[in-house]
Amino acid sequence: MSYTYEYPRVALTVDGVVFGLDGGELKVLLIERGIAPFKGQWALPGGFVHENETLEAAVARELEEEAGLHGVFLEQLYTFGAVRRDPRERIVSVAYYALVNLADHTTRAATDAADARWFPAARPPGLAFDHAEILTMALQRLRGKLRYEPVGFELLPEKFTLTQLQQLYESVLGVPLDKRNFRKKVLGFDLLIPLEETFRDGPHRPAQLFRFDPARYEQLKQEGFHFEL
Amino acid sequence: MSYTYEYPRVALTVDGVVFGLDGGELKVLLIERGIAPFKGQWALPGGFVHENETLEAAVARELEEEAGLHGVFLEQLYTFGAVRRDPRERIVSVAYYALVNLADHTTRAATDAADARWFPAARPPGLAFDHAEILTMALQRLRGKLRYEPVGFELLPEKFTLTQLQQLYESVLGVPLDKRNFRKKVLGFDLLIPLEETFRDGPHRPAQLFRFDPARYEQLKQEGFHFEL
DNA sequence: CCAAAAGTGTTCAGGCTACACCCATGT
DNA sequence: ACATGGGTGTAGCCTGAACACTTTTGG
Repeated sequence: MSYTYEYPRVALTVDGVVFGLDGGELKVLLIERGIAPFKGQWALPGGFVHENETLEAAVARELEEEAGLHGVFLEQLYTFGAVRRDPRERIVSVAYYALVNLADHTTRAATDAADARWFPAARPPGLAFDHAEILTMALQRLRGKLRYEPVGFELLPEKFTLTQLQQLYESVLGVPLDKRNFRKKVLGFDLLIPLEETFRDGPHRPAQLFRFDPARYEQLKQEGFHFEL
Repeated sequence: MSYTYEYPRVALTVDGVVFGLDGGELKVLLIERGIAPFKGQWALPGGFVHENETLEAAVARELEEEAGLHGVFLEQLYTFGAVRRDPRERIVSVAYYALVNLADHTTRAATDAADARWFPAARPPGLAFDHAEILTMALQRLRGKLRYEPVGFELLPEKFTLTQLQQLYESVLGVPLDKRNFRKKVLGFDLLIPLEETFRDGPHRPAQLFRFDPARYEQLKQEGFHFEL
């Protein structure tokens, strides 16, 4: 590393791909741009990184400011550095993806600036900049994560039924799963705690509610346990 | 994204974690720093991103300048943005990892600046900045990639034996593998082309040489094939 | 002929897949 | 009583793990 004290500086932004689950469909949160370029188009929430904040803090702040979201699961996705990705000048952007429980957050899109809305993640409107590419990568990553790590619970309310969990997997992965096999496997991990309560929904048998046990997961990870599907 | 035309800019660097395989041991390429801070300590090769180059181009350039490497396998690892990771000022760094075939490249470390050497990846010397953390993450990533994608060939010469391939997996993953099972599985993928040649090494039966078939891999990927181990 | 690494098959256990019916409830 | 989703077990198959000897060569 040949550091000197004069060097080029670039503008650095963060962007957040926020996923939520709405009635079994995976959604993504988009913001309507109020200014040029791409004025009036939809874009991922995001903005410039301040001098004294970490990248993750910057995304968290932007999500709070632009959509009233806080305390969500955040993970770095990829850094996009194509030279002309912003028409004005060179801007490098570090993208994160976030998982939120829509039941708790659905009401609070749009506090800042223009409009904010949830769109089907699989068929978004035309997006500003290279945000379509970012979204595509985030979707791929989410699918991968879901298979190999128990992050799906971040998209569900704290108490959920096995059917909800199965529908989550089916809609994100895009494949139907066998009910009996799914339940056998998931319960076999011993990561779900059955609650006393049940969930009443309609004219049928009420469903058992569960919650995820993160402490147990940490313990299993130590022991070399490998979550899959 | 509330872009304005005045915003903070940060210094942006790239760092490269270059892995090579030397006699069955995984090595990493380090550069001795010629200037403060951390003068005399070992660090990952890297440097500032120029205004008109992509991130990947920047790493490729630095690897060429500092170690004479070119045409290596490169993949983005993670972006490190802790506020005080550089003692002088805020510097964000996009880390990449690279896989090189040491047989072809071993002779040419150190063309630029100070010294450049290969160290055992599992027990490196003390490293400058947060480079130890970057190296650790790169190692984890390499292990993951190796299991789920056929990238190991990047570390081997174009023609290699199954024993070489197995040793690569054993030393990177850190576990012994059964010879018969390994061969059965690897050959079952139909991704290796047996060559006419054999490899003579010592007073024993010569080994069949193979080469990896990238086209075949692309084809299989289309068909929903899933490489593992 | 000896030493050294290359190469090769079978058995067994555990996990994955496929598949159909009864249960609890609300109307 | 009926409609609706919740909940459960088994049998066949396939994959992964364990395991030892013969082959080819150089010295």
